[in-house]
Amino acid sequence: MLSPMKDYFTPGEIAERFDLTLDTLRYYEKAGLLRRVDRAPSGHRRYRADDVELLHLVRCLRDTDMPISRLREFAELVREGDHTIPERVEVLQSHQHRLNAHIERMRERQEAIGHKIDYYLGVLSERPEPARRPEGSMDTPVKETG
Amino acid sequence: MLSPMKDYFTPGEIAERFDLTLDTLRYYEKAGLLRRVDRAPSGHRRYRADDVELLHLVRCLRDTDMPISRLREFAELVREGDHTIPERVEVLQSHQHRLNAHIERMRERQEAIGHKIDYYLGVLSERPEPARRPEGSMDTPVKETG
DNA sequence: ACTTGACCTGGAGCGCGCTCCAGGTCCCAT
DNA sequence: ATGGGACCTGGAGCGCGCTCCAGGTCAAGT
Repeated sequence: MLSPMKDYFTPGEIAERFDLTLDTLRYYEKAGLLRRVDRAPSGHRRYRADDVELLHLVRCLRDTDMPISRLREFAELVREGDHTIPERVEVLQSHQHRLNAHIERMRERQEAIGHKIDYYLGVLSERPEPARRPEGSMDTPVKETG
Repeated sequence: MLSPMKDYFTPGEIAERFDLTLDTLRYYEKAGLLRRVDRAPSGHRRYRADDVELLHLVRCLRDTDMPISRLREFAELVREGDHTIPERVEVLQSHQHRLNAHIERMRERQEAIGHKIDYYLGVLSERPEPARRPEGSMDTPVKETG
């Protein structure tokens, strides 16, 4: 029979796939972000498809700065079974709202920085290259009209 | 003569204005994000308008995760005088690009989380409230059709 | 004279999220 | 049998950005 899909992944494969180190992977497991992962007879970890799936979400939530502690809580809900789905939704929604607010703040800051840049560019265009090269000065190869 | 504008601010005022602690303010100074601030005869710090101005930018850049070390470099450029404005512009622009990329990634993650939420909601609507309230159960006041 | 409150100093400590390490096991290829 | 590579463990260490602390000074109020 043709394997329905590779159903076990090695730590190395997972690490590469999610761009995490083996250490981080083990750390996540210890921290309760993943269940106690299966083992090969050798003792090496074997990740299943649903570990991969959860890791996907974990990665996503970590990337958006959900703290480990909160992620662990979420992972516990997942382990408790489908009846916790409403709670999970609440967690995700609340995270999403925080994230929205965060993105909006970033956008505002970004704009403010843009204004500062514009201000500087204004200063430069008013007195373009003032007192530049005090003589045969340094060898600093300044770009023309940067 | 009418004071042109309050030209000194106490640590407390600054801390409140920027929502920073006195400790953080001092830390920033030690770290070179601010010049060595003026003192009252008592030894207490007295912040000038241009400290405030710089702090404004510092706050903005810290809020967008510019590391302290980079901020110190920027602050040094500011101290070196107007001839460093082109360099400052480069620093800000490069930060802005990183920030744009960051925002974009956040947006993507946000969307992914949204999809997960939708998936969960889908599951819920297929089997709506299975085995909910095993009888006269807990008093959890679950919102109807959340 | 005494208290209160704002601030000072240098230095230690903390929380987070990893990251590194020593020493070991297992398995496969030469 | 030997070597190499992937992985294991428990625990220590790290980098960042603060945060806290003890012990002190100063200025104003009562």
